[in-house]
Amino acid sequence: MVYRRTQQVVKRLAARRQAILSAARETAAEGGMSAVQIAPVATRARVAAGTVYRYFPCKADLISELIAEVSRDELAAIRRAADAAPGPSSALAAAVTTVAVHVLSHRKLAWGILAEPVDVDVTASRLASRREIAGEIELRIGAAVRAGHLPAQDTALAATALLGALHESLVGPLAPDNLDDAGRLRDAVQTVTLLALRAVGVMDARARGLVVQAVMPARILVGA
Amino acid sequence: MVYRRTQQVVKRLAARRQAILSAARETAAEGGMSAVQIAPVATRARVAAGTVYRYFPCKADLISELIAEVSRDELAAIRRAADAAPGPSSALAAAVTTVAVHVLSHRKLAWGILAEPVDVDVTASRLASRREIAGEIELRIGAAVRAGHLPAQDTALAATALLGALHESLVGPLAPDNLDDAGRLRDAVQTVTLLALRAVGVMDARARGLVVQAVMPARILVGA
DNA sequence: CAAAGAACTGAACACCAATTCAGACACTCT
DNA sequence: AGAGTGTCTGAATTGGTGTTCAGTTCTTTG
Repeated sequence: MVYRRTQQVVKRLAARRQAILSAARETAAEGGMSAVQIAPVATRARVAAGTVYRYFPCKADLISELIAEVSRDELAAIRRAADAAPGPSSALAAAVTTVAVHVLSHRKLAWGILAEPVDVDVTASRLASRREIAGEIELRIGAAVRAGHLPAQDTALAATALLGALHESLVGPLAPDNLDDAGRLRDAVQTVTLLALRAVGVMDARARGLVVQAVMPARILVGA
Repeated sequence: MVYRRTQQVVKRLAARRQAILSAARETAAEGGMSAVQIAPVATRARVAAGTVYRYFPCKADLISELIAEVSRDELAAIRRAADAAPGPSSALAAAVTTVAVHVLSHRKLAWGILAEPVDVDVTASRLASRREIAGEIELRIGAAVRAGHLPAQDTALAATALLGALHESLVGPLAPDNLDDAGRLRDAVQTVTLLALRAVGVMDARARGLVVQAVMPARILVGA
């Protein structure tokens, strides 16, 4: 054996792997999951179709990693927003708002990650992704309950229901289609956050206050 | 032309068409949408694969009709339940409960109709189906608002969000998996109805009362 | 009953994207 | 340089399912 993987090569391999993943992500963001086919992704990543298989055993694995990656980013954003809030109720509001804004900023990608039909089986990673996000929301609901801001409840079911409400009303097939202008987008985020907060038992008046606070940070509305 | 479709034949044709649809529905209920393939459905309906194409131009049309049929039944059930309620808030509660119970009673079918990946394009009929159901819920929310029982709100968005919450928490991938025993099923229905009512602005205490009323009719819990 | 039209059958075909692999190329080390 | 190993290429293969259609069977009518 007279061959050793030099550092340079290791880096190149890692870079190429990431290039393929990024190409898949961009493709999904532009054309939805149905557009994520091996050949186009390979072209976009400037490699041949066969090369993709040196990095991912099969298409399902590629898409699973894509889902995991997006999910990781999402979770980090939620935590950042919630941790910056002054109290448990605000944290919950911030978490919900963050999900809403993210999902709206990348509708096609979100729809692809969440629910769009895919020709390979990615149930496992979708499940994991949802679990992570729902788990985080559940934590925040739990904290608000313990702080006495919310009535006792099944936090897991509540978290799942909240996510369902957000997704369906913002990226589902019945989502309003005029959410591209910033004003309407903010309205939708506010409305849906209000619904979510009331659902877990925040009083109407207080919920309205929390929503305004949560949506305030303008940076949150420029996307990312 | 010395051939005329006799009454007997017309009936047989209609029966066969319905047999194919029913076979598709049963197949979907047992194995999900992925199991709904032309060959198995044809076998189940006791016809050859080719015969299916004498009744449905293509698979997408077959599945679209299946979705429409299920959706029609669902809508009828919702209306029946809501119309039997004593007031607008009760009607809303009844409508929500009905959706929850139905969806739980036929989880695989519901998942197939709503969101399961299908290899042909059925977005249009899924959209129509959702629109019908959401429209009905929206009407009920609107009535409750006009009656002064709920704060003014975007009823369309609210209806969509409610359905999303129901679906995600009851048939989505994060749905609890122990809903087969009647007690837990009722708990889940109650919890989720409570969330839904609070989301649109019903006070916690009042919502709890409405939920109990709506879930009361025992017949609603034996399914169908 | 025979002729003509309609419906049915099921094996063969078409399609399309994931996956493979033999040959070309690149890198490492003596 | 060149032997040995790893990596890349992209055309060909594969697999699975929707769809077709030539031949068969059934139905109607004179």
